[in-house]
Amino acid sequence: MARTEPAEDAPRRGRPRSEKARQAILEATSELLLEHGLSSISMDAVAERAGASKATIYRWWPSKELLALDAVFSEWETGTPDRPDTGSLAGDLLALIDPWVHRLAEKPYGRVIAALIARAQSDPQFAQAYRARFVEPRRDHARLVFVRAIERDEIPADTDIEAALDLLYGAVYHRMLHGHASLTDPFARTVVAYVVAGVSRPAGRAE
Amino acid sequence: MARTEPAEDAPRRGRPRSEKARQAILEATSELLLEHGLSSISMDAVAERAGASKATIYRWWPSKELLALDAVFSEWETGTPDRPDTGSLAGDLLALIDPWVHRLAEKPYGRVIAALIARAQSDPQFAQAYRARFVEPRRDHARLVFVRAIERDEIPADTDIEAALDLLYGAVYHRMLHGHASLTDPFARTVVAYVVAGVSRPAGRAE
Amino acid sequence: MARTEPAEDAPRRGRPRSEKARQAILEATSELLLEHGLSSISMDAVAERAGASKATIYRWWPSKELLALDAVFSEWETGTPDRPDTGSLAGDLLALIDPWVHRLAEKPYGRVIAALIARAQSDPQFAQAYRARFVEPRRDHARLVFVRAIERDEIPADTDIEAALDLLYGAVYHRMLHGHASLTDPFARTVVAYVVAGVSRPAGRAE
Amino acid sequence: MARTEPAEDAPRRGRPRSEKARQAILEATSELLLEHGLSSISMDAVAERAGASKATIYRWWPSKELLALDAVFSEWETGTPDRPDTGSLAGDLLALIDPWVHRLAEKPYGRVIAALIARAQSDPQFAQAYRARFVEPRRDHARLVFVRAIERDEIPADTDIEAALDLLYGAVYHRMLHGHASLTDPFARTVVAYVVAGVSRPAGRAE
DNA sequence: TCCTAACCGAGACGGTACGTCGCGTCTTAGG
DNA sequence: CCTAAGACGCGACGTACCGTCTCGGTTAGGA
Repeated sequence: MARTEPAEDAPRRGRPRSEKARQAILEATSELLLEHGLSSISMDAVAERAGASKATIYRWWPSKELLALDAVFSEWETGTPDRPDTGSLAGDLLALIDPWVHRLAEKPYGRVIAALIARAQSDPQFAQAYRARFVEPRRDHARLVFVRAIERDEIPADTDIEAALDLLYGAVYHRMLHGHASLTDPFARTVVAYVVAGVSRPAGRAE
Repeated sequence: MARTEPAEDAPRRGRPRSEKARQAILEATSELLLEHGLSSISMDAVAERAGASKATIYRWWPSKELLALDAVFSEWETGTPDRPDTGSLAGDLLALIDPWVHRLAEKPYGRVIAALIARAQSDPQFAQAYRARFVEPRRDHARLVFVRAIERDEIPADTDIEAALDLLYGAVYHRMLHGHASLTDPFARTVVAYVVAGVSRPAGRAE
Repeated sequence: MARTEPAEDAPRRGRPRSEKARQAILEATSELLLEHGLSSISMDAVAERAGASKATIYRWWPSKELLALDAVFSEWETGTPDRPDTGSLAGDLLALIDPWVHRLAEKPYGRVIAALIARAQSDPQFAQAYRARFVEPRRDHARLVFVRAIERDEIPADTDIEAALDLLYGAVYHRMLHGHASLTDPFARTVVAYVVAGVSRPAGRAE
Repeated sequence: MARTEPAEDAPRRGRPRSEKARQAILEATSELLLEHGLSSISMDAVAERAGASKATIYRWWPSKELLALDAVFSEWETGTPDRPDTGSLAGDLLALIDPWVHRLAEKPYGRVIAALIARAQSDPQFAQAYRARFVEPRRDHARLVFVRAIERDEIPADTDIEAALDLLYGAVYHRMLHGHASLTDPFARTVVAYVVAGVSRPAGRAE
């Protein structure tokens, strides 16, 4: 992803890429990332910890941030459960939010994510890569949940799903990033409850 | 602010701090910040633009981030209007959100704020300073709005105000930081409408 | 010396110069100088140790080197004995060299003197001040010794006294500064013996 | 020289040291040294003039003084002639001293040497490096000259050669560093004459 | 079985910025 | 007019990373 792949039917001569080095680099990056945060680690440190050379890292990842993106993503993906259909909007949303909340309680992903977000502000290309990995998949899942709720007439057909998604994830991100209050299960339930109520009978709408 | 002030009745010996230098540094920082973003500017550049020495900067601000905090704060404060009482929760909330949305449309505060948030993840002391300046004041205002709504029986007395605040501001921050959709006036109105509806008749509550 | 003195009959208005501060500065400089060497000490350190302000130091001494010159000189002068007339050239010269050799064995004047000499290379004005205090007085004394030796016909009347002085002091300075061999009493005696023999019956001269 | 060389049969991994950079740094240092003196030049200036980075300089030379040592040494070595055997002690000594005197008349080596000597006073390791390059080789040559003079019975076998060397070089260094008189050819001849006479028939010795 | 291309590690390179230190000057209040 | 205190602009320090570049050496497919 970080580098354009060659045509699949290309001759592929020469020594192939070392999978061992790739793994070592991603793991070293993940470890250092969770230990110290993105801004505190250096490519030199990653190279040393991975037993790789800096040239090898730069051959495959153009920047520290894109490396971090890959590293956190591969770490994150191992262990994200399915999202079952619980039959109600509130239930489905909670099933999406809950693992997220628990994951963040275990390890300090927050500071890595914040750093990625910061980088995304000034680098549209990176922003797109970030969203494609960390934002859109989740929104796609949740969007489906709202669509199902519309289909079963639980919420109005003209619901502004995008805004609803922003309320839902926005609240979670807000607590995660600003740390003014803790990200707990009860909080998640309240957020879901308010969002469901909000889209069910929006203000200014006849009952 | 970044440095503990001496006791007010202290003798005040030695050459006093230069107010001129302080202003010049804050202004130079603001300008550079909005032009290039926090991570792209250097203390050397700030010093040069301000006509000050790096030593003077470091004498009063321990890090680039705390300097940026002060700079953006003083820039932001000059020109934030009052928040009138409109008589309805929705009106009051919009009056809070609107200037915020318009401000962000003018200048790229987003990437500076994102960088500050990133720093806050790994530095609890900085996080506290950040919240004290950029988070708490706004929440205090909004909290008052909800309290007034309770007092006039517009929303239930047991409303979880903190969660409601997170829904409101979280949605705005979410769009600002992730950039998956634009931060527009209609969006702000929808967010306010959903939040008001959400807290008015929460799900699972008898009507 | 470091500053032009006012005319003796000038009105001398205002607070007079603090003799206490002057002493404290010179003593602090001497101590730091012998502890750390010229290049390792700072005006700030001298000011702090002396309990004086930097402004006061700069008011009376234009540079660190001239301050050091004054400080070492005043330290050195307290305790330089007389040079008696022993009746022979060798005896007189030894009487000049001996205290010098013993003085250098006690305290590390060498590194201060070396630093002063280094400064003198690039600053003619300083070089003159240095020579006036540390070189000429000693040469004057020794020159007198040679003149007496000529008067009593111990050495030829056409002796190149200046060159002889350079042989004598040069040898001592050489060992002091280069440290390739130690500066001992026997060495001093051998130097004096060779110099006396050298000027007594120079090569190429009929016997 | 400033850094311990690896074993000759070591695998020599990684990019080899750039000989071009090494030369450029030494030449830039030499030029700046002779133009401005050691204390007036900065590592930044050397790096800029050499087109090298400061890191590269510090990788190979631990201090400005050791760099100057290497630079002046390599500059000096290019162009130091042989020392022929003239058949007499006086002739041999003059052949040693003369090029030295003429060299110092051309370029301001004096102030660089003085600065190196100053540094040597407080840094035994540097002192040793300095002596190994600038003192011992010359003394070795001159020592040989005295030994030859003893072998041909020109001077006594019990001559204190070390002291004689100190008289000879000490006188030259003295004039060079203190500048109280100029370092001329006649002076060099007189010094040699006095030294030869001094060691030929030392005082207190039966004839 | 070689050749050659693409990989790998180690580590030196030219740069930029860091945060600190010392310089010599200045601006206060106070003797 | 002097003094202590201490902030100021400036320049250099030595270090840390950046991203790039040689090296010698390794690992494959194609000739």
